Amino acid sequence: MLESNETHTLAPMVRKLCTWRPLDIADRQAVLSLPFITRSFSAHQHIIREGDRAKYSTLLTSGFAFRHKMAGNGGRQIMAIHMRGDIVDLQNSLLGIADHSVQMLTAGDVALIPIEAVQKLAFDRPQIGRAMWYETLVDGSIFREWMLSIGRRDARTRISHLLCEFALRMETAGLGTTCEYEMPITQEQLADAVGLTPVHVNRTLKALEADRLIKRDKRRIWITDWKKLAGTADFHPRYLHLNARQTMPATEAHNPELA
Amino acid sequence: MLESNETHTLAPMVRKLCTWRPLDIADRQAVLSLPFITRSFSAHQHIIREGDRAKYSTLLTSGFAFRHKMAGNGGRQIMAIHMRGDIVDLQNSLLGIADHSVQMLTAGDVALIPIEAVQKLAFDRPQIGRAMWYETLVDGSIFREWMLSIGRRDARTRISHLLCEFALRMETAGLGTTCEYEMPITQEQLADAVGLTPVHVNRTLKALEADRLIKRDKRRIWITDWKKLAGTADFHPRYLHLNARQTMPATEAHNPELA
DNA sequence: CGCTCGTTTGATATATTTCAAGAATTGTGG
DNA sequence: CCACAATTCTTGAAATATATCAAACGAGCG
Repeated sequence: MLESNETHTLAPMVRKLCTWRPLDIADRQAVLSLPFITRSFSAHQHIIREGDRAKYSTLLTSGFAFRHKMAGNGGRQIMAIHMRGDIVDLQNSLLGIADHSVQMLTAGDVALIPIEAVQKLAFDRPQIGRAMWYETLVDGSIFREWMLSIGRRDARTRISHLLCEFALRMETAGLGTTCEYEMPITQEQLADAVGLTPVHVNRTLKALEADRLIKRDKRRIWITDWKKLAGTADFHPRYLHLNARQTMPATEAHNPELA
Repeated sequence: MLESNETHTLAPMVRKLCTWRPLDIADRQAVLSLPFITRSFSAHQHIIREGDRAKYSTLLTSGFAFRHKMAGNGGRQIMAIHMRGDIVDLQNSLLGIADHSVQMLTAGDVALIPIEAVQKLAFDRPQIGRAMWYETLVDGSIFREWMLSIGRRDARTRISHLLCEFALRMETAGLGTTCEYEMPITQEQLADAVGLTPVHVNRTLKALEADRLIKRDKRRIWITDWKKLAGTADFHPRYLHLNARQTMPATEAHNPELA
């Protein structure tokens, strides 16, 4: 029955948690035994809105999503962009009432896991709880880096930085490489992520392209000169804490299902 | 021996954790039994620097501290301001290597608790672990609100917002009231917290004062019109998750030591 | 094919920064 | 406790990065 694990809906969650802490078979099986329902969302659909009481933790199994808050003046700040395998709503579901909204970027599928089950699992199985805690901590670390970008870096640096971060995360998630990937995001959304205007994002993107740091075609990005881009981006990936990752679970290091 | 608890060095930590989750006597005793060393810091001294490996979790027992990151262009972004009772370095100590620096704002005292002891406690005692997790989650929620401010609100709104937040946190920590408190921070530091220039912070502060929303004398702030200030600040304290707080521990609700 | 949404571009406006210098406050050594 | 040094605060004038407004262009889609 372990064979079926790699196609299990919750397999990406196991994979994700294993990147933070080694999980033994029992732990992994426990994750896979979590109750859940699947649901498809269309692009732009809300998974949860600020102010709602969270009932589920949401595992993104395909597509992209983002988290955001709205300001009273109508401005929107995007705080995170999520891809397949991300547990999109751990914060809201643990804190109870949502302090930000989660919305689909593209169409996609999610697995909804009742928060009681998630919490029980986290506290029954310390390694799992620890991995989940880690996940939320890394999340916080990324927020801090974004704050630094938005608060103290100019437009060109900010945008390059996001491009670098996304490249690395896409590669880590197996959805692209560090030199080519698809950014499923409009320039308006990009603007809301970096705290700029769509117009200015457009100009900056074109400048980056003119300077041959990147190439673009539709939403596809090529990073033609990683070193130079990372340089102008002031990009130092320590904040992603990728070094802490375990490439393999502690036991059964050679089990192919998680390779 | 419970009498002595309120003067115990780690008592503020118990108090803090109890605000997030009810802790029974055994849990509270376990916290107080944590090994620690005390240390005094002078103003501006670093508690930990970005890139260091964290050895201790740091409980601030007096004074103020802040967390920050530096950008390659020399810019600094302050990500959090901490007061007595805050556990200043839970993130760094759980993630291992520090992705940001922690520095004293004023002179003050801290208790340094070896991270192994903190982690053991968190996983031996689920309620404590949960409270600590909560603490880091609320931390993240505050980051998100700051991101929104820095990315999408103008100078006046940003600064008012910080003033409101600080007022509420100071009151919660018993260090001031919602209408009067001491902000132990220079305008330059304030600028680095809100992503502006010291000059502009100064002008904005004066404008706020001219409009009779606040009064200032040295570092002391009076909020003369909370409603109006909160209005211009776009301040909605949900993100502080204060509603989740337990005012009393579950057992012994009348035990004076935690009142 | 026409519509809608996203991108691109230009011209103009403005919030915020930068630079600079004087006033006030705080810290410090004698 | 004073006097000098060092920050911190304040204010003005000029510069600039980014926003705003507006319009044309292109691509995907029913």
